[in-house]
Amino acid sequence: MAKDLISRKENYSQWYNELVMKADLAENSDVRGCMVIKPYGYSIWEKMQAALDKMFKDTGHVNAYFPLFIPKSFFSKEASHVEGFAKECAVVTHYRLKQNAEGKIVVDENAKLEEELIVRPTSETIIWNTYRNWIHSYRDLPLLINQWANVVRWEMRTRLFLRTAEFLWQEGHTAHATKEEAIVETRKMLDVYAEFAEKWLAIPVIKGVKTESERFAGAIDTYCIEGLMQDGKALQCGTSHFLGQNFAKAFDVKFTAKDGKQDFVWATSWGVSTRLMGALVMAHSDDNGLVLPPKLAPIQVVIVPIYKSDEEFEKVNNKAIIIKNKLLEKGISVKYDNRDTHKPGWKFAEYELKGVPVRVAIGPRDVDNSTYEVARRDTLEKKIYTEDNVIESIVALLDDIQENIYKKALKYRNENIHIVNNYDEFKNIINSETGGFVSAHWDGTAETEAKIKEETKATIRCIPFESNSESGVCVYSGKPSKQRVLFAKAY
RNA sequence: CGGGGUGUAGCGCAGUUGGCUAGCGUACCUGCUUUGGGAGCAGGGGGUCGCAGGUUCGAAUCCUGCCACCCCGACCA
Repeated sequence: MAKDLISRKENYSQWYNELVMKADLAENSDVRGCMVIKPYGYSIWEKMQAALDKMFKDTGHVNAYFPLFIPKSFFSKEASHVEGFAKECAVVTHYRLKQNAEGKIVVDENAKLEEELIVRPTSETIIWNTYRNWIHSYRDLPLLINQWANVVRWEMRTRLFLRTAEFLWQEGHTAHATKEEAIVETRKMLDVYAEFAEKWLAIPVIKGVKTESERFAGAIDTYCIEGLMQDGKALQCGTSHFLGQNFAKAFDVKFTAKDGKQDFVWATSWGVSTRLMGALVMAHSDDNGLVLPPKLAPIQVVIVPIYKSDEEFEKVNNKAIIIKNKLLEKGISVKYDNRDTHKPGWKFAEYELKGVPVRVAIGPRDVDNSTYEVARRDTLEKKIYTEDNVIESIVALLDDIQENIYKKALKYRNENIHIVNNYDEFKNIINSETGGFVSAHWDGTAETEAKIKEETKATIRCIPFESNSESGVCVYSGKPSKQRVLFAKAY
């Protein structure tokens, strides 16, 4: 079998790479560090976009678009922000090419830009520079804007979806009259992300706050949702930042309040990226290929006809078209694969690899018996349904698959949060093959955090919102601690 | 940016002690037989052997330089 995958157990990261490519989600392009998102993969991203976009609109946000290029000077206005991104910025220095004496295309050195342009790694600076002109009064607030865009971060080592030089994302940027309102917004959008992760991606996530060293460059606080992949490594699935008045001060964005006093506005920003595609693959898929949650699957049901003769095809085809139309009427996305260039067995394997949640096979026997063979991708179970219940059964099955893969991921996640009370236990878990989260006491210092990272490669993924404060002693330093935090090796 | 490795058909590889027409699997095209879990047989197309120089009667093979990509580290969503 040509498309056989390596198993997860044998080599997890190779399994991931092969799967992304063989399932036609994306491939490496000839541009170093940049991927091509293929139609099947992009279709999943579009479904994610549609769901998120609706959630943003439902919470009062509107979309806009800001420039790809940012004047270099904008970056230097917020000190920690520039420090955070300086090392991975692509810079545009010239605006023209020319042919040299040998006829080769070269950069025209006479066309040097007076001020270099940075390809946005994130848009805070251009957006706050623009907001200065839009915000004058408390009546202009809150300003709740989202942008769907590409960004560039010049990465040394890249992996499809997880880390590429260019990626797609959305970034929300909001302005508020009060600190409290901005913090509420930051939390609200984190909740939107968590709901999206759990209801759509079917990935359970832990909400929490980042430590100072893991915080977004320029933020007062960074909130995050953390998911656990099947190899026991954590993946940040979304972040939401409370920016305080940092950017308002850097870009002089002031408003006049009801009482006539001037003040800087309070800001948030929040984003999720095509990295979620990687999360989706790594959270659910198996050694046979992708397992997609029905809510995000480009094709929810595939119908495969089985026949020998033209007469058999005729009968099978009629039956297939009828059920296809009935499923379409229920709002289900259906593909009827009646190509005669591939055999049924080939199609079965292909759609399993591509994670199509439900497969309906119709052959001569089904025509004779008024039945359908229905297979579900998550468990690979096959069942025979009859004419009178097949449609309702498939509708219910899609919901069941969505629910089932979430529950499976939740069970796995919960079984892999390990509460530890000393450093030996800590290292045992972190270094074990199964990995997972370690819930441990930490003394709150960046020094301890750095030492642990150096010695174990584990980082503090977040300080969970929901962990009850409980005093103890730091697993590393033995100093007093007020709360357990979550450690893990991470992507 | 440090350490290691690899460049030969779309993809995966063999050939590399200098030798004649560059090969295998897969994918692709044609035909026939097939079709309830990645079909079989027969025929066919596809290569400036990473690039540039050099040695030689003769270079994928030896020498020199360059380039690209991959893996392992440091940085990161």
